[in-house]
Formats: sequence, structure tokens, C-alpha cells
Amino acid sequence: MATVTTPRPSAGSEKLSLSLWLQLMKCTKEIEAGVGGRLRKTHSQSLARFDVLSQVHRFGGDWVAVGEIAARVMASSGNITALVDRMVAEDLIVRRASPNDRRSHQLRMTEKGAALFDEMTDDHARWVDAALDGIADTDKERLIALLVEVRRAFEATTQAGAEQES
Amino acid sequence: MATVTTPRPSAGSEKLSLSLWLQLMKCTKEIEAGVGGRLRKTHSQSLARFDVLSQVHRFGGDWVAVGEIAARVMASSGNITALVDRMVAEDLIVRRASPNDRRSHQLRMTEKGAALFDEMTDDHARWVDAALDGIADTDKERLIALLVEVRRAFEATTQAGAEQES
DNA sequence: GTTATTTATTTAACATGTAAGATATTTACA
DNA sequence: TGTAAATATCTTACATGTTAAATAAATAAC
Repeated sequence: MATVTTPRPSAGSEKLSLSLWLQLMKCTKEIEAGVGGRLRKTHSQSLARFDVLSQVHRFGGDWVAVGEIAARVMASSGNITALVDRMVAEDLIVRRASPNDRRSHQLRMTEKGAALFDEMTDDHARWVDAALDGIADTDKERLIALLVEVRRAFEATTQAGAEQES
Repeated sequence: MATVTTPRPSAGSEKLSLSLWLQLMKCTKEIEAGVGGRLRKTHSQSLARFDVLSQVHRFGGDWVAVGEIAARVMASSGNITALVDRMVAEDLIVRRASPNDRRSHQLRMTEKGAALFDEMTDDHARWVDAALDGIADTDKERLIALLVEVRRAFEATTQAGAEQES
């Protein structure tokens, strides 16, 4: 644990944080571009759509509230609406008004969406694994642990902490 | 709270890669949302603009080709055009036709852009440092090293590797 | 010296992101 | 009951991202 009592962060620690942030961004963006690009070429779908599909998939055949999905994929309300619109238009998911709460709308996967998701999941896992091929398992484990720690530390410092499962 | 608690994956170095990728995305997106949100509220600028400004800043008072900047901030050509357009409209940077190569256009920071960049840089560094406050310096160093390794490994596996300095 | 290719950027069409405000509904409460 | 506040989503306006195609100029080949 870092010294929380530090009145002003030392110049060195600040640079270290910046470097870490920079590497984090570059690493994510590069892999995201690689995996996302393949997803587009192969399945004509974006990572955002894949995220939505995988979250909807978690609920099996049950209906899920739009807001539930939006929170899980870190999308704004204004954002998820248009995204869902397009996915509904492509028959990947279905939307209906909630029978319980008439403010709320719900989503469920279609057959077509489920089939597409299965295909994409396989490819996605394969590409990610290929992308991280050169990294030793022990290093992967270390990285995961450190990243989880970073996320916890960050969420602890922000009041606007979103509650999402690891 | 779902479980990413991967238990001894037998057939699953693949699962380990997926977990790592998931954590990488979540970590980056959360911090990006936090820092980017503050940048918007405080300076009405996006992280993309900040990236462009910081790259242009590197060249001091010299003119830089648009493509040079686009490559450094990982933006597509079609993307950087509109972004630069808006930044020029706000008098943050200037654009001119290259005197050497008449296909090429060049950018340079304005006084206003430089001043804004200075402000943003301070805040940005402070916010990032605050976000990563709970992490020990040794862990930060470990993380940086591992992330650099991941990036190298990834670039090695893809022929479409972009050449960018750390 | 034309023709073809590569290079640098813009244009166009569209997907995805943000914030602010509108709408409708539920919930809490005086 | 009536009214205020919270909730869930949509609408709007616009910023930012993608790819594909167009434009223009430098480069290479014949």
C-alpha cells in the first residue's frame, strides 16, 4: 500500500503513475484494434455489440432490462438505445416493454443472435489467446492480480464507483 | 459478484488470456472514463484532443505532418481530419499546406493551444496520480514492465505492427 | 514523357460515444 | 389524495471512431 499520508505526491511517483497509465492505454488500444478489427472483418460486428451479446447471453432465455445491460457494458443510456436499435434491426436481439415496470424495456437474444455469439466467442477467445501467446502464464496471473488491484484502488478513490463484478 | 477466480485451468491458458484481456479492458475503460470525464468538465476537451495536443507539443514551434500525428495517437486518417478541423476552428492548432510536399499538410500549436495544454497537463497528471494512489510504486513498476512485454509480444505476433516509441 | 503505383490527405457514409433534457412511471411522503 | 423525487428510457445534438472511395501529388517504370 502506498503512503496515504503523503501530502503531495513526489515527482517520481507522479511520473510513474503517468507511465503506467500510458502503457495501460497503449496496450489496451493496440489489442483492441487488433481484435476489434478482426471481429469487424469476420463477423461485421463491433466489440460493443459483442459485449452486449455476451451480457444478454448470461441471462439465457430470460428477459433482461436494458439498463442492466447498459451498466454491465459501461454504456450511457443515450448510447445503448441506438446500439440496441441497430441490433434489433439486425435480428440479433428482441426488445419488449417490461410487464412489471412500464418504464422499463427488456432484451432477449434471438436464435440468430445466439448463433452469431457462439461463433464470435470462439474466434474472440482464439484471437485474444494468440495475441497474448508470447506471455508466460505466471506473468498473465501476475498481471491479472495487479490489474484487479489497480481497479479496486481506483474505485476506492472515486465516489462515483460503479459496482460491477470482476 | 461473478467469478473470474479461474481455478487451475487445465485446458485453459486460453481462459487465462481471456481473463487478462477482460481485466485490461475494464481497468483502462474505468480510468479512461474517470480522467476523460474530468477533462471534459474542467476544460471541455476530450482525451483525443489532449493526445493530439501533447504530440504536437513535442515538436515545439516546428510544423508536423498530419499523418505523423495521426500515427502517434493511433487515429485513422479519416478520423484525424475531422478532429483537427474542430481543433483548428477552436484556434488550438493551425494547419497549413506543406511547403516541401504538396500532398501533405502540417500542424503547429497556437498560443492558446499551448496555454490550454499546459493547464490540462497539470490536471491530467494529478488525476492519474490520484487514480493510482493506492498502488505501491514497486507494483507500478512491475505492471509497466509486464505491459511493455505484452505489447512487444502482441506486436511480434502481428505483421501489422505499428511502430511507436514507448 | 506518359503511365502506373505509392503516398498523404480529404470526403462520405455510417457506427458508436457523451451530455442535456424530455417523457413516462414508480415511489415516497405530507 | 396530491405532489415531489427518483427511476428507466428515449430524444436530440454533437464529438469521435471506422471503412471505402476520391483527390492530388510524388515516385517508379517503361
